[in-house]
This record gives sequence, C-alpha cells and structure tokens, in this order.
Amino acid sequence: MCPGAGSQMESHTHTLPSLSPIHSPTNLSKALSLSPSLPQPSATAPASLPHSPPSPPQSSPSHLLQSPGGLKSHCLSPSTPSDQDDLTCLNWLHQRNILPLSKMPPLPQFESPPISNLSSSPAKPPYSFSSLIFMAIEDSPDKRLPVRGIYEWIVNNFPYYRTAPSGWRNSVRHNLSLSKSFRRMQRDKSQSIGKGSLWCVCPEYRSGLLEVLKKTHYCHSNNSSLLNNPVLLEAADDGRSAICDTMAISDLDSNNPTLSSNAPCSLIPEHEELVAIQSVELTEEAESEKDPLADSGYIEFHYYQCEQYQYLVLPGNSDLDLETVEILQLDAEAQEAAGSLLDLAGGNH
DNA sequence: ACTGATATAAACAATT
DNA sequence: CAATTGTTTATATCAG
Repeated sequence: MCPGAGSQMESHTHTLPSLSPIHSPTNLSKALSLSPSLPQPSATAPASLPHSPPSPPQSSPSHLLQSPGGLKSHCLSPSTPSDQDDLTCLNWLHQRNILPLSKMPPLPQFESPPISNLSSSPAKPPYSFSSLIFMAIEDSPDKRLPVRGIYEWIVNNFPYYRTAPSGWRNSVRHNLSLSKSFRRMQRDKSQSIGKGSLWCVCPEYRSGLLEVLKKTHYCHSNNSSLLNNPVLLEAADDGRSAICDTMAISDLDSNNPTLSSNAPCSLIPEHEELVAIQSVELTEEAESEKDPLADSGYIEFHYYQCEQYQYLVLPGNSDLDLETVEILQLDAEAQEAAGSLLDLAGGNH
C-alpha cells in the first residue's frame, strides 16, 4: 500500500511509572464499523485501513503534569469496552495529538444519528476531495501519505469509490496539486519504495479543513441535540473552570464505573495548588531527538493513565502555565470531537 | 448576473 | 515502454 509511510514513526521512550496510554489509538476499522451515521452504507465488510498499528507514546516530553483525580476528560479516560464502543469517543486522532495553540471552544460530542437509509448501494460521499484527502492524511500514522495511500484510504472507507469511474483519482491528484492545504514533501530516498512524494496537511490550513469537514457533517446530520447541552455550552463559555467542566462532560455520557467512582473534581477554585508538575527523566534517545513540530506553532502532547493519576506529557521545551494547559484541555475536547467527526465521516459500515 | 468553490476531464511532462 | 505521479488548463455545476 503506502510503502514507507508507516515506518517513519519516531519513537521516543521516557521513563514513566508503568504508564500506558489512556488512549492508545483505537482501531479505526473497528470504530468505523460501529459508525452508524456514515453517509454511504455498504453491504461489504469494512476493509482494513491502510494502517493501524497502535503506536507507543511518542514525542519528547520533559514535563509531566500530574493531576490526582483532576485533569480528566471524556476521551482522556481509560479505555473500557463501553467507551471504546462509544461512538462519541473515537480516539484515533489522539494517536498524535497535534494541537494548534489557539483557544477553541470545546465541540460537542456527536451522537450518531439513526441510520435512515440502509440501501446497499454505496452513494457518493458528501465530502469534498479536500476533505477526503484531509481525512486520509490525518488517519495515517505519520500524517503523510503518498497518492496511492490516499487512494487506498478513500477506497477502503468509502465503498462508492471502489466502483466509481477512475476519474476520481485524477481529481484527487488535481486537488493535491491545486489546493494550498496540502504540501508535497520529498520522500527519504534511502527508504523510498515506489514513486511519488508524500503529501501532508499544511498546519495553517488544518483548522480550515476541519471546519469544512464539520460543516459537511452538520449538513448531513439531523442530530443536533447535544449542541444545546447546557453543560457543553457552559464549558465553552467558561475557560476558568474548563477542566472541571470537562470532567462533568465526560461523566455525562459515560456509564463507566471507573470514571464515576473517581474522586470528585477538586480543581476549582484552588486547582493551581493541586496540580503538581514533575519532571520526567528521559532517555538519551528521547532527549537527543528534536521534535519536528517544535517550530510549527503546534504542540504535541499525550495523556497517560497510571492508577488513579492522569498524566499530561508535554514537549520538552514547552513552558506552559496552567491556563495554557486548560486551553490545551479545551483543544483536546475539540480534537476529540474532530476525531469523532472525522471518524463519522470516514468510514463504511 | 457574478463570484468562488468544487468536480470532472484531459493533456502533458517527469519519474519509476 | 507502460504505469504512475504531478501540474496545468478548461469546462461545468452549484450555492451564496
């Protein structure tokens, strides 16, 4: 499929106390198979995605933000069968949480609208080629794909294109070339197999693409009940208590006993004092590798769960105050919703 | 009617 | 040489 694309994941190790990622990347094909709101139902079984190996936590963190009983959000909670099946908690975007350093209101969790049409003939997806390419690239482990990989992702996730006249491939290439949202990067010659370049999403256009995707989804979804959820709106409006509101959000739709048994959020109003920041000892390998995203205006972070604690691992050179962390938390909510959205958009069932 | 975004088709060059 | 990839141009459709 996409030679080389899956083998470039940088892997860093850092010493954490038996941490396991809270959200190891969900098997997208499983998630997709559970997405009832996808636009084109197919009688065929969902094809396996062009990637999916759950990857170990990466990035080169040097701060560990530990929040006993705190910092909890819906998708930052331990995965359980219940929330893995939860369509509103699709986590594959968390595989690499690349968050713009801008404050975005938390997006609602999307409930899956009922399937209205179970026709077996795949209909043309409502998503533009830009959106399809965007989703394909975002769903790749390295956030970059060769043209062929993009084809495959689209075909695997949108059965319509299995049988559609091949002109759509031309459109994909046309779109890649023409759109400013996508950038071509030279392949590493040493490991280059196959022809062509790898394509990635320009960070500056990422939010725009996400917006378009969101709008498309809204237009094709008749369920907006959650949009009026007062807790969500409150969380969007109140940055100060965002973390705790986030927790309230997470508890809203979770029947997970593990979550509900957690100590009540005690982060307001003196949460600054309760959030301990510890340094994490890093291996030399992790320290020596420069974060490629360091100068991009984006930041990569990861959550981990260890017993009752949740850890937010931030890049080594990040100098974040609590407010910024809260913003990141809000962004995590937005990302989570975006992940759900992309997931809803991206598959067959 | 105009404009911008998008889809589609096609031609062509470069690369593998 | 054939297939693939990438670029460019042209045209059509649709929504605002």
